Amino acid sequence: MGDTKERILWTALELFAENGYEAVSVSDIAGALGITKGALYRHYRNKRDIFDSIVARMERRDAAQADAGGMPAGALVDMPEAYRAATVDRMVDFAKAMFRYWTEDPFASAFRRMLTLEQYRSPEMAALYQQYLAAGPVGYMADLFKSLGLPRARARAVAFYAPMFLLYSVHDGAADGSAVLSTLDALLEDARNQLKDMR
Amino acid sequence: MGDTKERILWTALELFAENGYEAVSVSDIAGALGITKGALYRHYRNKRDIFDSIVARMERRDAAQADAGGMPAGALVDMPEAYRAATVDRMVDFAKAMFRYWTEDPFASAFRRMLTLEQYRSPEMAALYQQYLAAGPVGYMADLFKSLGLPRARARAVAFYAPMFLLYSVHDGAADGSAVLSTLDALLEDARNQLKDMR
DNA sequence: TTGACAAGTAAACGCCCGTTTACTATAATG
DNA sequence: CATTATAGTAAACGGGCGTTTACTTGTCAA
Repeated sequence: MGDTKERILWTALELFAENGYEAVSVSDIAGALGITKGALYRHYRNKRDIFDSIVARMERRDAAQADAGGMPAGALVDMPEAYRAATVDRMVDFAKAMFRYWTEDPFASAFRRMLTLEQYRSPEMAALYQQYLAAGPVGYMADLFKSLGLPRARARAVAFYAPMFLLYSVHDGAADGSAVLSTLDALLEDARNQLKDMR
Repeated sequence: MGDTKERILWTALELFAENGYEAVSVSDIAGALGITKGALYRHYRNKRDIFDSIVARMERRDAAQADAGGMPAGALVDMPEAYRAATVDRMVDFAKAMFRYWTEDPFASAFRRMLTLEQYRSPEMAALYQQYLAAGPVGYMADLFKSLGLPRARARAVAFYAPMFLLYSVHDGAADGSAVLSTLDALLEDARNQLKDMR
């Protein structure tokens, strides 16, 4: 059955997210699953293979989510004025969904924390971290603001995305996650009104 | 001489900041300094002792900096209107100095990255991370906004601090740090004007 | 000049690492 | 029913881990 292979992936991800790749031993993973490490090597070539499989899985998930709920992928230039408000609404809703995804979805949450711990270890990890969580979202939103014809698109994108990014960390350290969520809600509603009232 | 002990501290900090505590071996630290690990144990009781010394050092530095350039430590309630503008100015300047400190000061920058990598490993590390970089600064700035009599102090604090926090990460992954700094400058000037024009 | 001490080396300690090997059940297939 | 594959165990492999030990320098005060 492919079930054990899947359980190894999830268990390893959880341990990597808490301790970092190097700090987690193959015995730790096997032990948490109640199997021996020999059994683990029936399913994965080596320890690195588990990590790579996690990253590949996230890439598949991300592609699926982008297709599904996603935002327009660009080329909103010369968009009719009438649609601007609708686009702003979609941006704000998308941002809320994005926050819940990275904090509440078990895989995405653990993956985010894992990347956070690995971001300085190699250029590859740095690129992944930036792409998923830092410069990537900022650039994406800057493109959106630019396509809406707004000036200072990059600064606006930073101001829009930054609270989400900060609240990821606050959420991780908070006993009550719902308070964090309502803080974000208030800020995003501010942004929604601000962007709509803009000429 | 206490020079070797000091060099061990800095080298270990740099390695911890890049790879995380567990991923760095005592041999790595000694090797980077061109000494044997036996020599290292003349200066520190064990590996953990090096880490603890780094944290203690940061605590001393932080206390010193807070005394020196710092902001008023609270109790600004019923502050005369005339001083509000001055306080806002000091807040913005303080924020800029804070950002430069955590990105450009070698010790603070490395310490910030090290904490980022260790934040999920124990409640103690989580508390340190929150205190220095996440909930701590937010709470501090929320108190300031509250003492200025502004409503929605916490949301305001998040909006004010979040860009700095995001740009720490963008800065870490950026080839050109000065572009990041000018983005932050623009945002903080916005905040300065916005806060001053507020009734 | 001698003795004490501080700083460093080299090697060994036991332990755990990631990985491989030999072997054992279990279950599906011809 | 015999066979073949799958999933697992237990033990061993070489190597690196954090730490300790025994020994060698250099420095400097008595």
